[in-house]
Amino acid sequence: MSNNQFKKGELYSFITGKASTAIGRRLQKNFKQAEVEITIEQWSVLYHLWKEDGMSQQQLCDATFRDKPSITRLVDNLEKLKLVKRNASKEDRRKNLIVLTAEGKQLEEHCMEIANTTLNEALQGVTNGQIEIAKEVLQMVYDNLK
Amino acid sequence: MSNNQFKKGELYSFITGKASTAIGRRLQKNFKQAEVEITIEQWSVLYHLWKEDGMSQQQLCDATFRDKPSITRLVDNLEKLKLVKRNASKEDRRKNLIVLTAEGKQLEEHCMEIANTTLNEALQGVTNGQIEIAKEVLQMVYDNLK
DNA sequence: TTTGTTTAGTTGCATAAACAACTATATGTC
DNA sequence: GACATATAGTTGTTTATGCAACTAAACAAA
Repeated sequence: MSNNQFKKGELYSFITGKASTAIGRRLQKNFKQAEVEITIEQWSVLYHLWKEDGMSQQQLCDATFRDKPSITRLVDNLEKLKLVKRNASKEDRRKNLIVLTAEGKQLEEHCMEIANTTLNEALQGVTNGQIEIAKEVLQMVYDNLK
Repeated sequence: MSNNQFKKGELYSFITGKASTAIGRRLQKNFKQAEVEITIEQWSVLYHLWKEDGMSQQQLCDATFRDKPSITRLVDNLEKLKLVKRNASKEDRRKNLIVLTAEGKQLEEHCMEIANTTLNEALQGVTNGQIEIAKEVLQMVYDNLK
């Protein structure tokens, strides 16, 4: 099965994901402009903790599509910034439960606003129908490779 | 203008580009399996040199959406692997022209095969029409943020 | 020719990713 | 209980990114 719908050059940008790279950079820039001093990778961890506080590191791995060492170090850095704390689980002493500090909780509203703004900037002129299809395609790609 | 078409969680994966991350990882895995010992970032530079040999580093920056330090170091590593060589330009002594070695040229066919295979794996079950729209959306996102 | 500005590339630093090797705890089986 | 195995997390190494500061060459204006 040949993908003749992919001309040279298009293959490249589809594989390297220039659009999502651009969104990530813009989000980082918008954080900086708003004097929110976190990286987009740190944001991606906080994002899931805001939805469900006290996740284990393994759960954060699954949620953020990262491996364990990556999460170990992201949590290290978030701890240094005093945005989260590692709490040893009482049921299972292997587990660290990652909980937000007051400071970490406080960031949520502002950050989510910036993320939504960024997405609106990215999607200007794109119709809801197009977005629906793009989301479907990206989900199928992800499922195909899982 | 609010993007109510993005529910929580979808926003996250759109911004973080989990699909393109997955494609990149699969490409890397497929390179490794085929005993092609390069990173996908190195591949992304070679890809453009295969299309046009002798590009300057600045041209590679534009083609790959990377900044100058990134290209400096990618070219450093490609030189170590003896896949490319820096040639000082005679017209403009500030410029390095990056040229493929015999070994670098030789990789093209095999690598492009692997890249195409990877893309076919990723796009299984996705129709040409859907791909067209997804490409359009990603291009619009990129243009909006450029 | 001198001076200022732009362009091309490099270096230093902090953060992050992928992989392998490791420790410690939990669990399943005999 | 003893042993093997699976799970949770950490550490070391290499590669890569983004930003700021830098050098060197080219160009433009006076």
